[in-house]
Amino acid sequence: MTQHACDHDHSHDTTTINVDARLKAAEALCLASGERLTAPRLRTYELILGNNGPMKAYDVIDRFHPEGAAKPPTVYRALSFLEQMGLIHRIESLNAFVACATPANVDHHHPHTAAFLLCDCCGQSEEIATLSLADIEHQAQHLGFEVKHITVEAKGRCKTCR
Amino acid sequence: MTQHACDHDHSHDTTTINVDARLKAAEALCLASGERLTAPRLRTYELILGNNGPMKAYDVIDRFHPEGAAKPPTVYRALSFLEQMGLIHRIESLNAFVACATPANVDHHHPHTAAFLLCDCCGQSEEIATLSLADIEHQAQHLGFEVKHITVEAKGRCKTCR
DNA sequence: AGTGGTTATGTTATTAAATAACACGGACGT
DNA sequence: ACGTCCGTGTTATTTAATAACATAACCACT
Ligand SMILES: [Zn+2]
Ligand SMILES: [Zn+2]
Ligand SMILES: [Zn+2]
Ligand SMILES: [Zn+2]
Repeated sequence: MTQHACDHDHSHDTTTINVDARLKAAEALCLASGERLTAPRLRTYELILGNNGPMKAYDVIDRFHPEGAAKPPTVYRALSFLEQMGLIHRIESLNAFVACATPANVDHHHPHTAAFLLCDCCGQSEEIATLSLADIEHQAQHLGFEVKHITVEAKGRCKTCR
Repeated sequence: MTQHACDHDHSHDTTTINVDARLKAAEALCLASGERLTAPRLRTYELILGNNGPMKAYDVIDRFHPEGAAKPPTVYRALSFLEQMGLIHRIESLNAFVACATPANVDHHHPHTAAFLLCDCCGQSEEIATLSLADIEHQAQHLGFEVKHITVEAKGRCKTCR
């Protein structure tokens, strides 16, 4: 499941998430938005929340049912929904998904710009605030480009993997 | 080849590149770096330079030979090489490749941080300067994260597609 | 020239990632 | 109950990338 580019210890878990609280918050968010947090969406979100680090779509597919795997479209549709709700982020350079670090609430129900620090080594990701994307917005405006979504990805080595 | 999300005109070509000059510069760069710009690498770079906008790996594969397609590993290896040389950039969110906007020279032979404005509509990309990644570097440093490479991608609509 | 190490390529096969297309079913307003 | 919208189930296919191994070119040194 998780790929290791090296031999040393990788048993440094990410900050533990209160999964139940997140699921409840997501439910409230969807209710407030007039959207339905259906079974496959809930299950997909639950798996991503419980995963240690970014999760591949096919890992979600494999673990979806206790017995067998889910069909790809089921999961990809759920992933799209969750991303649109701002509950998860897609990590483009990894083809993977991770729960948004900011807990969902009624004020925050739109996909927001996110930046990530991605460790080559242990596979962990850290969502960080992106302060100065105003620069990009500014350059875009100058070019007449309407920005809809920005992805920022920094790859390297985390503290414990250096 | 190029996907269109809409019905209007897309015949606004990107800035024309002097392909021959770029190939010569690449050759000089490789020579200076002790690397070999072999036939498949040259051919791959030539195709990407000549393409109007970001190019998919399998489009390179299809057009590689006048008669038939190339084998995937041939092209993927060339793409990796060109990316390491800083001659092309990979656009993570598109699974595509584009020639670096900065012409190669001996001073500039390392993969550099790049940011792109990617039009949903016509598929064009614009490489822009990324001024304030210092913020990311700063946050990373605070977390003990060693940054090796940063990717920034802004998706939206270009001037002519709005 | 000959030799050995290194690097790049050719080739076959497989794996991984994502979507198309269409049928079915439940929710909901009228 | 009716039609409509939205979400799901299902099958099949497309797209993207790599594994593994054999062959060939390049280079440094003798
Ligand atoms: Zn977030
Ligand atoms: Zn790490
Ligand atoms: Zn560049
Ligand atoms: Zn456009």
